[in-house]
Amino acid sequence: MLKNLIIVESPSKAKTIEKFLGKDYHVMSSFGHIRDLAEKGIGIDFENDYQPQYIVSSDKKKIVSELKKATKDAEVIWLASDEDREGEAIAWHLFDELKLNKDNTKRIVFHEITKDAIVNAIENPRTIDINLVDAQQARRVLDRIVGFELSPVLWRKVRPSLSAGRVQSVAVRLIVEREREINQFIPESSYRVSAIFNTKDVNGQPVELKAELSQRFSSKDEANAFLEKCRNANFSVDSIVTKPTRKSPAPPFTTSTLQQEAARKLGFSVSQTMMVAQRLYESGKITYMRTDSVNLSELALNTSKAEIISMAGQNYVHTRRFNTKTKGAQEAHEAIRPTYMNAHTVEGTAQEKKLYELIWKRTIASQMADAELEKTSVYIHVSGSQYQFVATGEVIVFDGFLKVYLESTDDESDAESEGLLPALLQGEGLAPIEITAQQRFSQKPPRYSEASLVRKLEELGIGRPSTYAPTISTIQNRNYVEKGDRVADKRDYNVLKLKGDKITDQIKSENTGAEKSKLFPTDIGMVVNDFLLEYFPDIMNYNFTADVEKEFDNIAEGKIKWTSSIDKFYKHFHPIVEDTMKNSERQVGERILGTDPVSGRQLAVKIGRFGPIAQIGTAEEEEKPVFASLRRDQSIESITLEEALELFKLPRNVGDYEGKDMTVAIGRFGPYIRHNGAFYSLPKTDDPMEVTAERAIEIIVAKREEEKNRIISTLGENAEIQVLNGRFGPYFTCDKVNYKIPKGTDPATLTFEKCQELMAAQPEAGTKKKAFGGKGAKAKAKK
DNA sequence: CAGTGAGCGAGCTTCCGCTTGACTT
Repeated sequence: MLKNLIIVESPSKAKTIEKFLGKDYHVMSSFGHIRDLAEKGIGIDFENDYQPQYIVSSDKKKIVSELKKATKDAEVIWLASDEDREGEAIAWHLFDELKLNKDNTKRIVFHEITKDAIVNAIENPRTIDINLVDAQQARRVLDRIVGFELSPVLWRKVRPSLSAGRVQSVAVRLIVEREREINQFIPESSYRVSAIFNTKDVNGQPVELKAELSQRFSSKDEANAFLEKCRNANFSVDSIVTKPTRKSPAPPFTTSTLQQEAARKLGFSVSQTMMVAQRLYESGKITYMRTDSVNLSELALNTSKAEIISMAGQNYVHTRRFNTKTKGAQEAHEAIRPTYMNAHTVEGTAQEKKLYELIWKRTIASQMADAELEKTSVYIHVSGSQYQFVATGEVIVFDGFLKVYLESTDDESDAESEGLLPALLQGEGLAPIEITAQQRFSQKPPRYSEASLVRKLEELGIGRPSTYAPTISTIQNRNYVEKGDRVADKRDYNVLKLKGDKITDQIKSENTGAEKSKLFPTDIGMVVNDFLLEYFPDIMNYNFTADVEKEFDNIAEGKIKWTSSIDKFYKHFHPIVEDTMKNSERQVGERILGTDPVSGRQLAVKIGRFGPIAQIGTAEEEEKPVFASLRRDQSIESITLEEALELFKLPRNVGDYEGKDMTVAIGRFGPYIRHNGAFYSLPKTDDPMEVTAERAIEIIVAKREEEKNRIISTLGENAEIQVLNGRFGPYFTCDKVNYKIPKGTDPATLTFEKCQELMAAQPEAGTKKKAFGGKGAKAKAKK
């Protein structure tokens, strides 16, 4: 008979704990939640005080029966799921589903996985906190109601298969509103004045001193007037101010900060970071990677300290205990840190190594001393002017934590590296080499990256460490948001330069506004957002989650019943859903751009059945409307009348060849030529508006030649099998199924019999879609 | 695999948070 059975959430954790405890303990894992609301239908009994209908999902049946068996054989069962709302609910679901007995079931919690912590937990068991469980039930039921009542409204009013929810809809809102801010942004320019002076360094060698004017000028005239003044002015050192400053290290990583830093420093996507971190966790190299806590265990503090002493010395040590300030944090785990602080690197893939080193540096740095700096500012007086130039220099007096790690920032402001300034004396005269007034423009707000969106969501208390990555996938899978790049725009700017006695006036050009891997809203994303915002402003409110969290806290403290809290919400929410279903219009996001100068009919853009379209004329008119699809890089929100009119110039007849028309158009996969029922892609270098008949024939001939080379041989009496050259090398096809050719086989020598042999050996490769992300995984779970 | 843009109106889609697999190209 088994003496003690401990159940935790994660199998890796189970493995670690089992090592700490003796033979009397067996540790199993529940793999997270073991049951959930029924997937079919809403899964809530509205007639019966919102009674949730819980079901063990098919992929959890096996683990539940294994756990049930184990609990029957155990003397004492210890429920050791995390100490937060979800963890408490997991414990309760286990208790309920496994039909455990109060007499021999104990609830324990620990925040760090050390022998002491676990032994201590076992010595201090408690019972399941049903109020906390109820807070989780309220959370779960609220999310189900919001998601499963709002989504069908979208199916009816916008497009089937769409979705809405407490978290995802607000995430989309952030992106849509940022895009509109960018569209409406009007850059303002000002003139920044900088000067280069001649002076001497400590050894008497001539050096340049760069300084910037404390004042920016809003107009060219003012800037010019100032330079005129400088022409005959004297420059002298007015004062020298030296100030000591300090820099402190950032706290250790949480899920959100790890995702941000891995994106900035390593270029990882949010989901990539989580996958790599998961592998590090499973191989025991780091602590748990889904956490909102910046707390480090005593063990981690001690081993970090020892590591810093041996690496840099006692004076680099500064033990720090950080406090989590994040809204709604539940702190069931430690911060993300290396399991063993003395391992500076690990074995593994390049990605694993890089991410581990990042985590190691961040953790170690968080326990190191402040960096001490000395900032020197030299103020330079300009005779006859109220303004002064300032030269700044910064010197590191003691590097402290900077020895290992410096946090990155998102803003790409031109941070000029400031070093040591030359030794100067107060009152010393300075000779200017040149003084430049350069026109600068205010910056558009940046689009969100995956990681900066996570940071914003965390700041608003929306979503949890385990859902940041999936949420970002969802809003992209629903096609509300697209990840993409934006090429730079050229912009002219003005430079006035005083050199010697002459002021020159130049126009220069710069690239601006380039963005990489940023989140853009789609037309459908904007239409859905505007619709939800109009009819369900409460749900879309940035404070909605924070407000319901307060409600959940009250439930957890036993101040209110969870069902009455849900009742209050539902009685308000449901009638709005009904009303919107009945009384709102279908949403197509139509925008009228003006009139078509040729026909004089109205030109509008809207979302059609297959995506965004432009339309000349209206359905009410006798003459049927004419349609054209928008290009992928265009949006309903920002397209102009001129751009829309361009779209109707395609398809364009470019002439005929072999007695048939050649037409150029743009399809889903880009521009193409259509000729005699066949399609020929247009290379990127060809402009579909410019292609001539000669060029089109060239492309057609080239494609046919390629086609010819594609077929290596045809086999079988009726040519059932074709051996072909494909993008990934040779292969053969039969009945529309493709088969691999084994390495080392010359495809030209394949016979019909040999192919049939190969076909029998290769099971029909299932043409399933990608399994990653929510959709594929779900489809599989259902089977 | 690209062209469409309308209605007989079947049956389907969907949430957020816990946790790991097993899929090929």
